[in-house]
Amino acid sequence: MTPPKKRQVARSPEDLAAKRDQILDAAMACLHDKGFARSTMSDVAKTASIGRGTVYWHFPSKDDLFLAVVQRETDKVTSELEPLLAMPMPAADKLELMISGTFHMYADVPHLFKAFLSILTGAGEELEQKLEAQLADIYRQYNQVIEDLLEEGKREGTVRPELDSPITGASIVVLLDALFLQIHFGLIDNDPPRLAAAVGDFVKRGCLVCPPSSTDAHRGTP
Amino acid sequence: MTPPKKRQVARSPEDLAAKRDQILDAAMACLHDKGFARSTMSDVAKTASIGRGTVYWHFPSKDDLFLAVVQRETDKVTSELEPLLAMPMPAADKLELMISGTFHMYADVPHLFKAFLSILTGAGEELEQKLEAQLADIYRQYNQVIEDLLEEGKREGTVRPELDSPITGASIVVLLDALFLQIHFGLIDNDPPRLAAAVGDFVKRGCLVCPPSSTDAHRGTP
Amino acid sequence: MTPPKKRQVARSPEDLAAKRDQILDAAMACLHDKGFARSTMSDVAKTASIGRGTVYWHFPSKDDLFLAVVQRETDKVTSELEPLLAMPMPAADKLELMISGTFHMYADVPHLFKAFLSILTGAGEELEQKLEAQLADIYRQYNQVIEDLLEEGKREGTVRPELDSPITGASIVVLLDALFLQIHFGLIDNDPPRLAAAVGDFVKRGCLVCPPSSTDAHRGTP
Amino acid sequence: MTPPKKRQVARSPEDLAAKRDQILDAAMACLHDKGFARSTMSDVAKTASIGRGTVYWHFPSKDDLFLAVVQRETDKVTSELEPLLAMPMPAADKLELMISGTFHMYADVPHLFKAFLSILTGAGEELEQKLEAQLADIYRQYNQVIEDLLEEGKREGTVRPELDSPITGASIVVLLDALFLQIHFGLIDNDPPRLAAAVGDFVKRGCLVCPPSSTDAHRGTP
DNA sequence: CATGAATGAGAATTCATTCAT
DNA sequence: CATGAATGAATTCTCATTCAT
Repeated sequence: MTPPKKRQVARSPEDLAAKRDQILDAAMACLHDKGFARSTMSDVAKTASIGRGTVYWHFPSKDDLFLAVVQRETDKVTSELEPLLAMPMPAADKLELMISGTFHMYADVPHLFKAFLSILTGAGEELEQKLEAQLADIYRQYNQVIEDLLEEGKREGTVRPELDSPITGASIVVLLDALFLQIHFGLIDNDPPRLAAAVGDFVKRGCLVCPPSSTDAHRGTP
Repeated sequence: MTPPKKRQVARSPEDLAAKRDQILDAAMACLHDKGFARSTMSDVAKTASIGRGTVYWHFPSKDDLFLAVVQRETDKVTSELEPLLAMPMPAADKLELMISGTFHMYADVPHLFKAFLSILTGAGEELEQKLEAQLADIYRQYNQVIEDLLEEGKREGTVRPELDSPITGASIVVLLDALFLQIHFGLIDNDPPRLAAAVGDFVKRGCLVCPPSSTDAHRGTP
Repeated sequence: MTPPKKRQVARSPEDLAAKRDQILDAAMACLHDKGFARSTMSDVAKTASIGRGTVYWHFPSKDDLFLAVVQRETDKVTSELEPLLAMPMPAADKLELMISGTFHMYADVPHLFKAFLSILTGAGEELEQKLEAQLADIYRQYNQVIEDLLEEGKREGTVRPELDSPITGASIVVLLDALFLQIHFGLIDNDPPRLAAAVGDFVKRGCLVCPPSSTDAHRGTP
Repeated sequence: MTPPKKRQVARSPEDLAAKRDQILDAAMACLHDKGFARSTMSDVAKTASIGRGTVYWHFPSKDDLFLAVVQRETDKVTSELEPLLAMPMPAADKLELMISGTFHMYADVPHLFKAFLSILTGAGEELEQKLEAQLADIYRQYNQVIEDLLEEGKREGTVRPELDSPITGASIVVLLDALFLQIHFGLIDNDPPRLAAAVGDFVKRGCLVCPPSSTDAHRGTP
């Protein structure tokens, strides 16, 4: 992804990748500190302790640099998700694990979400479209994972069969994603066990007391 | 040193307020089109069909202008909420109404959310702090409304008494708020009736089939 | 100097002149506070407690306004000088009186000088030329007064006949004028009696001890 | 987003200093042509034949640029003064030399004075304070030099012992400094020999004929 | 006559990007 | 490959001036 342009290949591919990562780290740090619009290429260079021009050797433009940040972070998260899903375990438990896991990862997730949003809302049209496509992909992936768990749960008999899986899946995903805003604003405490328990409970059982038979979901009362 | 061309002077307080609103409308449109960072004061002026300087006559700075946008939109939403809550009606119904209502308002809400986020992530430190305070206030208000409904429901016997009201309330609020992202990305259809039904069902009954007695919320099986 | 333009003559000529003076006062105050370049017409209007547009009714432009300030202040000073010169008194005494008088007026003179300089150095080419002409006129006048006193003194036998009257006159004038800078910078105390005595002594007798016969001024020894 | 056109890169410290000087030269030229307030950074860039942004690479702001101009010019003048004062020569002769020297330097001094004044009267509060401090320092230095010469002369017996050295010193300094205004206005000719002779004579012997014994300085006649 | 809203021509400054060294 | 000086388009904001009311 970083084609050389002029002279010799002074360094090994490892060095190259290392410097690339160093720049991406710096970019991520800037993103976190000031967001996309207010982060300058100089900031990134300074943070990475390299020259301004060097950044441009590794990434052709500011847009590309930050897109690469998104890509790298996305890949990280995705690769963390896979082993979990491969575990032999009832769907309901996996769902609970994901919810619980999310809140225990909450140091990173919000940064990511905020960083991505800052690109999304601060960048030019072209980058915005690319980033939207990326974010949409991530969401699609997550939605699918949750939706699959729900479907699996239906087959297991643990999930209500009349549930609208796509929308419920999407709801759970955004809920986990966006709750960080409330935490960030100090409106709810960042207390992972309590969050996991409360959100898990809510997701599994909803608000209402059980009795009203669950088959009247889409209509009024029977 | 500066020959002008047209002129449309606001003299009465009403005219003033109208021009102010005209500028705020333009700013909101720009916010929607390009976000905060990429919206220039020239854009706003052009959109409002007035001179660059005129914007500064009504608002002392870009920050103040967009903060005023947030304020106005916020006030709008708030004032729409109040009559609903005042209606004599069971809490569970009000909750359902709010969920349903949100999705029917979904033409505006996402714009608002996106617009606010674009300011939040694109602005300088000072504005960011002011805006965070504002957004936090709105969230606090909404959280309270939902939490109160849940508590009311508990007293009515329609809401599960063991529910963690603050976190569940916050969860419902962000769920309604952030679902727009998924819609925006085209991942779920903007079909208000279906959304209202599915999300309403999810919020009320959760995912799981009922049988497991509802008192084991935070633990495993009884 | 302020030709009416549109409707009726609502006010008496006195009122007109009074408002004109009020504006000039405000302009002088602004000049004193922030200098020409940093004084805005809004500042002047605000200081005069009138509307922005009103200033333009009395003065066609910023340049004209401040030129009028200069004119008025100049006239004031000039009219104070005349009676002094008309007094029946030896030239040497008049010179001494002027020096002494200058330092006792020192609350105003420096302001004036600074104000004029701020216009001179901050204004556009056209105004600069007009102002230079005005200032040159004032200096010419003062130079002439001093030069005349020196010549008169020569005739009286109190002033050294070999003195270069024009240059000496100019020297005395700038000395009195510019000494304020040193006072302003806190380098010498604003102590009128001491200043008058010391400068008077210096002007009258110079630095050197007397003996070297005064006719060898421009050459070596006689 | 910004296609460039030419390029002339300074790499070595000498090149850097040269470019810095080139910019300072341009700034000094602008100062001379139009004064501080009317000189724009674009003017400076154009005069120096470089890009607007380059000026900002070398100087962080307009204020800093012009402050650097003052600093450089000040240092120049100061360094010219020192060798003169180190010469083994009677104080009276040094004084005469300084007076004479000033008028022969008169091509530069007035520019300097005018340039500094234009900053002083056109700049914002912060720069004004810094510049005042600088100018005060220069004046303090010059005053001290002249005052020391006078004191030295008193010890030599060539200067009148009753002279008020600080005020007389300050008077001589401002006289030399400000006389340029009169020359600039065309009120006296810029004829260095005549100026040196006439001002030298005036400074040394004052206006009056000698006889009145020199000890009655601060009073009337004995 | 008075007012203040409206206007647009700059001015200072920032920053992504290029390129000579 | 790396660097940082150079560049100019773009942005925010100011202010003299005009003119509808």
